[in-house]
Amino acid sequence: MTATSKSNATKSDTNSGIALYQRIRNDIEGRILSGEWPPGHRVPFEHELMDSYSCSRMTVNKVLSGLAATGLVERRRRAGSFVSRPKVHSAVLQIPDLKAEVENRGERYGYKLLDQQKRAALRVDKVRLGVDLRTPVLALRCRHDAANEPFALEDRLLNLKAVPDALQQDFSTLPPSTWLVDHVPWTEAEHRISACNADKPLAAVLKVDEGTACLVVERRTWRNGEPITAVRLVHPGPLYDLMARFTPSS
Amino acid sequence: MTATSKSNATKSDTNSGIALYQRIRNDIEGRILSGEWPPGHRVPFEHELMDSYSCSRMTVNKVLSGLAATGLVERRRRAGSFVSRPKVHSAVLQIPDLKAEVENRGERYGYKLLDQQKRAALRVDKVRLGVDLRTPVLALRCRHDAANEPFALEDRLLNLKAVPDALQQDFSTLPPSTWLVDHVPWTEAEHRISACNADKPLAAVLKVDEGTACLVVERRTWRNGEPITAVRLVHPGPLYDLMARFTPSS
DNA sequence: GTTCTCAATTTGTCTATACATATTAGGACA
DNA sequence: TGTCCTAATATGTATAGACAAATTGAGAAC
Repeated sequence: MTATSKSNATKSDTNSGIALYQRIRNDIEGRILSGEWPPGHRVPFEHELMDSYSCSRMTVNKVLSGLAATGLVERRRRAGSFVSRPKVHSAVLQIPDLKAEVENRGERYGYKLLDQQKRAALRVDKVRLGVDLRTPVLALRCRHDAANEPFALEDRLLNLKAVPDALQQDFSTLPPSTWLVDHVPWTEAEHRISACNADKPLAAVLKVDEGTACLVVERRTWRNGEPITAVRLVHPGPLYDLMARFTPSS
Repeated sequence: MTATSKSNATKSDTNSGIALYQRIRNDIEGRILSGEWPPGHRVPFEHELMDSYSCSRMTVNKVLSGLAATGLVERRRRAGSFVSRPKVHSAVLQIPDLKAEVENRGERYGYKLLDQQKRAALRVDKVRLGVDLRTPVLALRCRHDAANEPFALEDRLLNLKAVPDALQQDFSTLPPSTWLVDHVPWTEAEHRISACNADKPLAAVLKVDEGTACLVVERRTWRNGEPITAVRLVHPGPLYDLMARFTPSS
């Protein structure tokens, strides 16, 4: 029956420029995001979609698999596909290079290396970075400025065993984050975001009053389980906003 | 030649439990994430992968399309597929329901509605939520507790034009975020994360000293451009960590 | 030397089919 | 009534082939 009803349904059958796969996907996503198909609702079976769109199963399978990959639907054998009920609000957190971020705001970016120290890992480094004691590490402290005002204090620890090239770099002019983004791939990252009151030394570096609320972003990255770097960025609170934007259709 | 070399390559040919598609994907992802194939490197052509894995083009196409969808490679007709160079550190930010989050830490969750007010949108509501003046809105203030200690102050604005059902809900027992997650789909969200010093009233509600650094998470959600809700969550700084984890293989 | 055209190459999409696998509804049987 | 088995069903994975679309390289024409 499918064969007769679809006749010679080539690709350009009722083609309005976009791929059939995309049209089906847009239709289904639209119904889900509009609320027409609420969480828990059963999406039509593959064979039903085959009939409505007069196409083969592989095409609708690609659509549904794709929606399942992005988490918009859940699929269960024998049961069907169901609009998933989102358990968490998940969002894509964009953590750009600080230089790019500052310039994106249309402000002048400044950078100053405050301290650089190569050492064998101490106990605190072991805890922070997750490397063995005495592994060579590079500790960096630097300040990022926006419009000639302190914008962030960066406190970074680099695992030289994983990234020996870091020793050849001149971090007095090149921010370590910029170099890392371009040269060191990672497979896993963890972020912690919290708030703290500026103590006296921190307040001095950031040129704010003691006790000012600051936003703290800590990031650790690994490559296949091996620690790469741990960084702590402290921003004067009122100046800084982390922004995350999410569109599920991505 | 492919036909003879692959002989009867059924699905269970050298199958070690996982799908061939997954094995190919893991192999390629591994090479990219290990740095063996740096950004800009050309991934083998589909026909080359067909030969190495003795499989059909659809199978390797699914792998490469999937990698392109997650942004790990970029594909250009006639040219091939290339490892993309990541522009920003992006991470998946999990923003769970507070109740789930507290219970996930093994602490007792408590909730108290402090104030509820239905009103026609004022000018401040217009700015915060993006609705027209005099649109009906619901303003909620509530406190979330963890282990009998204040954990977050929630200050929420709901667009009743988009979510009229909210009026039927009893938010004195059901936290609005829990109800929204289950009943109201959204298509776009924006998050701002910052730090502030607790002023006197805030310090009183959260039972901390005046001036304590607090973490502020502001979220606005839309459905197809129509504002749904704007919420501001203030957490006593030392108590709260936002956690984001990222594995590109997702 | 420059421009134009055409053919080769690679990805994009789709079809029709096949068998595997998980799950469940319902019937056989105790 | 309760339990086990079986058959039906829907998804998961894979194949071989086909044509479309974009891009590029090389040769032809000027």
